[in-house]
Amino acid sequence: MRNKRYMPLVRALVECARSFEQCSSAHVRELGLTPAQFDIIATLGNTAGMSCKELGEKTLITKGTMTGVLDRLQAKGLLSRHDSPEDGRSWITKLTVDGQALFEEIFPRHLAHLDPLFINFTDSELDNMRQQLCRLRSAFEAEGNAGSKVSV
Amino acid sequence: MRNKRYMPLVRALVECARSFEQCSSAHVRELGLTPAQFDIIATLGNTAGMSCKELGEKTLITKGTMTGVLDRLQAKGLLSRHDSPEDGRSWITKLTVDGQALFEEIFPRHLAHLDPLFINFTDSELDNMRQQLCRLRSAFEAEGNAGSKVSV
DNA sequence: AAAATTTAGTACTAGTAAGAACCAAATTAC
DNA sequence: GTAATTTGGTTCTTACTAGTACTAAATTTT
Repeated sequence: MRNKRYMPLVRALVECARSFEQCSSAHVRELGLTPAQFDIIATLGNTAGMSCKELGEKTLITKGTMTGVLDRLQAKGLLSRHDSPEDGRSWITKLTVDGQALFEEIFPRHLAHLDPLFINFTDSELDNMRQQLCRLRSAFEAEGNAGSKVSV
Repeated sequence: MRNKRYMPLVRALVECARSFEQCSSAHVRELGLTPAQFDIIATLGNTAGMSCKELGEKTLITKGTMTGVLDRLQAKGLLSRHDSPEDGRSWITKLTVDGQALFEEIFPRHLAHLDPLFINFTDSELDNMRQQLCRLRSAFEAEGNAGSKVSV
């Protein structure tokens, strides 16, 4: 495993992402939410609500998990579900007054917690990294979805 | 969230790592193991065995989870636990003959599955990315562990 | 318009993640 | 050398992930 030329990068990638999620989610838990729950609150904050499907696309939480996460948020009184006027299978999920209030309280605090992580990076450094990560990801997606279609 | 200068990078990082893990773990599951189980098998392969603690450090699986993962591998007959001669609290965990055979069968196949993901990247490109990710990770670790100690 | 297919969301399974409490062996303190 | 603390591993709880199967509404087909 370690003798492959790409393994050091893979390890750095996975550890870096994990380290960020650790940083972020430890703080989120202090605020009383799980990472997935925070993700939903942050996505629904300042919106008129949206469907499960839309939530799933924006948060990367799969639909099987979504039901449970929404259930728990609803049980906490932070979120409500309403019939969709357009689609009888679908719900409009939105924050309650309490949910919106919680969003307004903890969201800025969370950003304030993340800000200092990046103070030593310039905008262009961040953007360079982003571009490279996107290129890498494209390679993963191309191979993941197709058999051996490498050069899209 | 999206208006912060670092959010596009964070999103790219998390999605890239997730995309890789998706690629890797989908294939691992086809081979009949979960990602965590494969991680253990890959770590123990071609070794004389090691303690839970050591396994935890190499695989990033926490000790609470470790017990269950090892239990399931043991139940499959792939792994055995032996008293440690030096430490009465500790076990030496090692692959059985079956476990080692499985390792030798699926490990190269898994690498063969990963190889094509990286064919469009040169060694120096991979190394550049690795360095940047390490720098980023250092920033996360510094902040995660200390209060606001940024320039370690 | 009825039949076939797709799609949104839920239910259920096995396994993993993170954290707290716990036990016993090992180390350190005194 | 006994007491206090640390450490390796297990257990337990809550929540999340991935995948499959399922229900019912929507869309497409014909």
